[in-house]
Amino acid sequence: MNIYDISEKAGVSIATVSRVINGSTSVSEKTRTKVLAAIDEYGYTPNVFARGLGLNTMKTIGIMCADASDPYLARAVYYIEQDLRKNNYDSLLSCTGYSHDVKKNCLELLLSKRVGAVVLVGSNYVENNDEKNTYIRKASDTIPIMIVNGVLNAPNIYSTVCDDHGAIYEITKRFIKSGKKKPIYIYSSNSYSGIKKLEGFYDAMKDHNIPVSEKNCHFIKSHGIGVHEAKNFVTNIAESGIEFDGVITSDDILAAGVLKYAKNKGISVPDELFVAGYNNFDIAECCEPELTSVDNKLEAICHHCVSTLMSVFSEEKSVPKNAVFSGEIIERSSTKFI
Amino acid sequence: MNIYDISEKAGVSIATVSRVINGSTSVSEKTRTKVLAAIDEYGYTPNVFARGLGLNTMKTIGIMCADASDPYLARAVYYIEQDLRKNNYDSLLSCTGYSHDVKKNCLELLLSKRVGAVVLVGSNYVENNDEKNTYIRKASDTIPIMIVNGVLNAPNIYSTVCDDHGAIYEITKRFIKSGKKKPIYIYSSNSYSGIKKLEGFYDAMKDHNIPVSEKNCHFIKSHGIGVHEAKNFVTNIAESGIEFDGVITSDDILAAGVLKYAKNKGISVPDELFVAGYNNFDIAECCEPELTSVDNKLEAICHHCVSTLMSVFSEEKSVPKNAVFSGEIIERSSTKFI
DNA sequence: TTGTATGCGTTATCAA
DNA sequence: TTGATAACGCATACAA
Repeated sequence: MNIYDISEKAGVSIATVSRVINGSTSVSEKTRTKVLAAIDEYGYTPNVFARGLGLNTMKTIGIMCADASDPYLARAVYYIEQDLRKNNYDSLLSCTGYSHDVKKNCLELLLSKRVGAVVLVGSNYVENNDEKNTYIRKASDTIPIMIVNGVLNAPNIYSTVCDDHGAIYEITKRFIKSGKKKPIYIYSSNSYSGIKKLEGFYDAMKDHNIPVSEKNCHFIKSHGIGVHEAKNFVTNIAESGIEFDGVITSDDILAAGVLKYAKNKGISVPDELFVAGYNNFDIAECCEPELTSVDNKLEAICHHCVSTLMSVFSEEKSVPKNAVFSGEIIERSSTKFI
Repeated sequence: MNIYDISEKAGVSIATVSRVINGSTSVSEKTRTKVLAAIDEYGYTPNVFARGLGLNTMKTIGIMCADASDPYLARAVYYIEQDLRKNNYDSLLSCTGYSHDVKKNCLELLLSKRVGAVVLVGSNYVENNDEKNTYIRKASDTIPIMIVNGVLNAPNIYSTVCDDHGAIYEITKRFIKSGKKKPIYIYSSNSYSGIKKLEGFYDAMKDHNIPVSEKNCHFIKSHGIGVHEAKNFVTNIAESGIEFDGVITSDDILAAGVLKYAKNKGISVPDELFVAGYNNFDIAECCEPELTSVDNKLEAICHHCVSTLMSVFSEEKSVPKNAVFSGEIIERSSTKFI
């Protein structure tokens, strides 16, 4: 079934059929019903390739994320896909992993598929070494690039982020104000957002005149790390002679590992040790004691990202290039803030 | 840049350019290099729409899942997308939710996008009321349908599942053998896999001459349920006077809720109460005590699903319609099996 | 080995 | 309000 068949069945030209399909107003009610009836009867669907060929777009958006099984990224992909489909766009998903070459490759692949835009989900896409971001900038010459939780300044690149710096700053401050003068920070990523969090910790410590060094900032490499690796990592820190009365982490799973460590050593949380995570996912509630964490407003961020993209498409005059949402500290029993 | 431009630059016909692009052998080495040089110089990429129009395919596979933020589904999507891309297929993702109408709608949308196949991820796509599966069967007239963790028998539908019945049967048996004569089962889904699990519990109980009734099988409605709802649910069961010395659940998050209940009531796990979950995700390790759970072999299932699809595409003679993987019980400290 | 010509199913322009 | 027809960019059957 193609447009010719329908035009024949309905006794009109293909131009008229096309008009009906695309909701043109210049079709008489009589012919419209005639055509619609034929379309309905023969179950005709326009060929998207032919349409794409003419219009040079198929209303498809590329979504790139490093790892769709990561809870944070998975949720983001979920929100974004749903919002896009509400706007009649389909989503071409690409799980790129964390290697720069693969990311670059995937973006080019998406470009070759003529997607209307690409959403980069996760702060890992923006590299500190700006030269490595060239491939993203280049892509933005062709189509808009939306970044969720990362910032890259360029004409056709739009960013929506959580104020990770502010959230970690605030949580660190509350640790200190509550009497925890020796907090340490554990993080697992040097991405844009990872750096912001680290700086938040750093600034809060500095503002309270507590010296910061490699003794209270600890980087644990690798993504998709498990609770037990995290537990061992903290155990090693403690056994290396570093003293701490609070642990702030860049991710709930790390904090869960800290709780395991505390339980194992008979350290009482929160009395002897404060623990806080980040992201506020299921895990935070499953822990014992339950975990204080930061709600990163992911849903709001994703909504904003998609609605911004739609604004870009509709060529509205002024579209915000960068948007920042504030994280919210959700206190549970792993801390007792004053 | 299109194929005409390149043919002109290279001083050959468009047919030759096409041949080079598609790796035809009947092109002299000399012309090939000439053409490749032109392609490279002008950064030409074939127009996928034009290609799709002629070939009636764009090497795109639809992936449908109810909720890409659900850990189980997210991991499945991740594995499948990666495997597909290794085979040079792109993935059109559709998060459908759990409503029948939306699912049907999404499948039709995917069909209208001329995807080469659709992968239905999650047992929730196969309904008990077989009439509701009609839309899936109908789609299979056009393209192969792959189901991950669900079974639907039809000519062009292929299923890959975990033996959920066997896994729950085995775990229930081990509860009983270990002296827990009053286990209860809590589940949250009546999907294909949900029913299989329930039957596994039922059969194990029956085989050990323990009567089964609504007193030891409890259904808690709704997806995306939290730990606290689960905890309250178990608390209600206990307070309604039902006695139990073991809880087997269809999902880790439910089991995490049971642990919260036990902790709250001062019930010792595993001494007084055995608890087991299902899926064996991060959460199982975060719990205190850590959770015995079932590894559902999701990665193997997804690999198999994609490789089966590739076999279907290559029109191999015999492709297995249904494949079953065995789950593996991972024992942790929430049980003490004998 | 290479080139010519045609079809794929739309949308859009222009004329009626 | 309608219809005829030209793009859109590629793959491929057929000819050379």
